[in-house]
Amino acid sequence: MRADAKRNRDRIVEVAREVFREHGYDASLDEIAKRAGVGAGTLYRHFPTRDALLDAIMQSWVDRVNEATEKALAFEGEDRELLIGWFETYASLISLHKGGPAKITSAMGNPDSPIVSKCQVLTAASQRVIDRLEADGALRADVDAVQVCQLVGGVATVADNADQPVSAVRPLLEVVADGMLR
Amino acid sequence: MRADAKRNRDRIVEVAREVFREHGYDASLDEIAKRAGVGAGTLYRHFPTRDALLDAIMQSWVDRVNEATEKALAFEGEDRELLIGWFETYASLISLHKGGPAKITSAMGNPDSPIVSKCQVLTAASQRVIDRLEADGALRADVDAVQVCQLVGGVATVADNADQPVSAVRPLLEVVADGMLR
DNA sequence: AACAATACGGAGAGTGTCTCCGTTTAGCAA
DNA sequence: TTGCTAAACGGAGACACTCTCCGTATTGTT
Repeated sequence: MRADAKRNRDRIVEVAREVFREHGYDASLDEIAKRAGVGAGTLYRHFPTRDALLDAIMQSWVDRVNEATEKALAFEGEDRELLIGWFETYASLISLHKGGPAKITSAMGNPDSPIVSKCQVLTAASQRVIDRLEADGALRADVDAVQVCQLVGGVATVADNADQPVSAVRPLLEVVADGMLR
Repeated sequence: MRADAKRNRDRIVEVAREVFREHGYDASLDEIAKRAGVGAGTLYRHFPTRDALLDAIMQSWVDRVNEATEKALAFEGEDRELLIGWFETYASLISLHKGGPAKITSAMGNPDSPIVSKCQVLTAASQRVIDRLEADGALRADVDAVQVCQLVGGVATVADNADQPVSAVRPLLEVVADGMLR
């Protein structure tokens, strides 16, 4: 990749992260191009779809997911606390911007989604938490990580839609946790 | 209201119901106007916002909700079955069109929403189901009808986003039910 | 039949998406 | 350095959608 191309690409991602957080996932792409000081053509050449741009933005986010997972696994205390804590963390992680939870959760089941690799990072993280609880014999029955992600994603979507912080839906997360625990 | 006005209004609602089901909640309003054989101005005079149009469409839907509620309350059998059955019914009812579950669920918490009266119909229905279970002493703790609606709405959103029927998310509804039951 | 009052409809302004293609630039080879 | 070519740029413009404004048409009343 030519040096100028890389420069522009990086700049677009940086600006897009900002604009998405500011105006939500529906922000104008031309606006992003303008703010990044490039033509619309340049933006669309690098990122043919809105999702491709989102995928690029989420690249750095992967590290944060893994970090949060380690922290959750290191938790010492009640299983219920661990699970609910992880749910809150998860919900926060997918609340990148307005519309983020819905976006990510809907991509979760769809193998054709352009952000599928990011979803896998999330399911893998949840799987590790579930495995730990399973080892403790704390879970009710076979629990599927993807489904748990979708469920918690659904709750996060509720909070996002209502312009509320994740903490506002803690009671819902508790219900989900109680439904999973023995 | 003048006769021609009523005629046009009715026709718009009828066409909109069809188009929303066909193309989802984001369907073009100009397209609806065209199909209804009226000018864009006429559509916007009757329904200043997309939500106002949705509200009109949902008018007849209220009857179906009440009908379904009676049926659920008349159910004789396990409490768990009753609850899960109601969840499935609920999820189906809000899956009016692509984007419906998210739309309705996000309106649920927001008192300024133009479809708030329709949401109240839904929460009232859920409240009746919850009251019945509470009377049986089947519920775990104080359960808020609005929160339950949001939670089930979140699950329905998952199915909707993944282009799946409500039946595909039954396991998630079971988790939610188990989280609520004693 | 005449006349308000009411409603109609579509042109057009504003905004966003996405493509096409003439122009510019980076990077390499002589 | 210079010259060359492949790669990349950028913005004009076609297309789509939303929503308003206002001249025109229809209704129903007197």
